[in-house]
Amino acid sequence: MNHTSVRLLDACERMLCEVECVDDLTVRRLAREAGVTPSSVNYHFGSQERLIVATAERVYRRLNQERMNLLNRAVQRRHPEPPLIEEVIAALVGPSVRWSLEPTSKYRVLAHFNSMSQRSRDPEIYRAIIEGVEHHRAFMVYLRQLAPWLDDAGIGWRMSCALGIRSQVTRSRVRNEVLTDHAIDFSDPDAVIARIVEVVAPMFRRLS
Amino acid sequence: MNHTSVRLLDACERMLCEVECVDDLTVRRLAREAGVTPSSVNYHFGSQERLIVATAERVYRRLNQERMNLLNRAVQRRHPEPPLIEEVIAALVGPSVRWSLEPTSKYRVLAHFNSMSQRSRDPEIYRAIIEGVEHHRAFMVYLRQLAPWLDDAGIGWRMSCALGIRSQVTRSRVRNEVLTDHAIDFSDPDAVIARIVEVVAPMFRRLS
DNA sequence: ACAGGTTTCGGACGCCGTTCGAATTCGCAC
DNA sequence: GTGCGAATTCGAACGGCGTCCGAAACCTGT
Repeated sequence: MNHTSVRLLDACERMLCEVECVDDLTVRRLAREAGVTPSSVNYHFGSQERLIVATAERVYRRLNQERMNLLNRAVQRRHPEPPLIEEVIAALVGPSVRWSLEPTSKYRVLAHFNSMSQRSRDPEIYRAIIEGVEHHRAFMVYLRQLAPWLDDAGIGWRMSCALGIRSQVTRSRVRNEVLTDHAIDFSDPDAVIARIVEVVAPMFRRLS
Repeated sequence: MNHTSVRLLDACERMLCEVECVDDLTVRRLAREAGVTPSSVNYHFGSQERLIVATAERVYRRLNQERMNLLNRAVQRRHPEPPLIEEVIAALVGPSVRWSLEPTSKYRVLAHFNSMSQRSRDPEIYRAIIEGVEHHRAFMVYLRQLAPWLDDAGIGWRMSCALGIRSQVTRSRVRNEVLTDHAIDFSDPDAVIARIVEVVAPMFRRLS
């Protein structure tokens, strides 16, 4: 990995956090921030878009690492019993919620990445990340244990639901505050995670 | 409302449905499609962005109308008893799901609008629509009836969850298919709506 | 018929992402 | 140490973008 490449990745990560709108990250500004020439972006990454994808990929790896750490801790805490469903769900959605509320975290990189992936001329660039669900398979193992009465589709579907609820929280905070009449403090990560667990955990309970 | 204004709105709605990426809708192409001059956009709407917002607003009104029709039908069907929770939820999330799967519907307008609202230099333009939740209040009335053991925050929060799950379906269809190993047919609106109802309805049941 | 406001037009501006040939730097065999 | 081919960096240029603005055209009421 070239010196200039990492300078670009670092500058891109930094700028994606500072910038309010992803269109404000222009290849000229970015190059100035990195102390290189605009055409370096195309030489090393092929396009500005691919540089942003590479930047997001790096951040995603850290987020998924944190999820896996939480999951493993939840498993070990109860071993050899199966883990608590509440802790598995918190491991799945917690890091995103927490990062999205920490001003110093790199979550804005992922937020910009997500919004870009939805309006790209070339969705192919994003497929590997968007459809990369390997790290979710680890969760499925334990969720299957905890809800053996559900088939694999049922488990996967409920994970999708949990992730959808998570996205609703990280994406549309103001909207949620209006809907709940400001009775829930969506700036308190622990409260939000508890709320998510409260509605998701019952999805995995057996129907009475 | 001027002749040129409606020509622009119509052309914008048409193009937003055809276009794969919102950046492909340029003010010059749009003007050509509408048979007017590029500067007309700025004269009548202030900016290209505001024209797109106005276009989406029109489509949103139709979608919300359909939601309200379904809700009212569900209410009348059981009157004077309270409506079925399943039908209320289906009225809330159904139209979006159905539109997102109908190739001829105008749902793509809303999809593009959503992705634009997340990466705008001037979020103020979108606030009125994004935070407009008046039409949701109608649902809260009946959900409160159906789950009097929940407080208002609890009702609003569960509605947010339902909308988040709905968004996950309409936004990341391929991702969901991978997660569920293609065991669920996400191109069948009735199946999807049933799946959503299956996980959302229990959120409103009393804890045993 | 004409005056005043509204609408339309076309050209210009500054910025964008990308391309490309020339210049520079690097790595390594001799 | 020198020379040379490959890798990297640079800067100018291109076409396209959204928007602005002054002039022209078009209405409308008197």
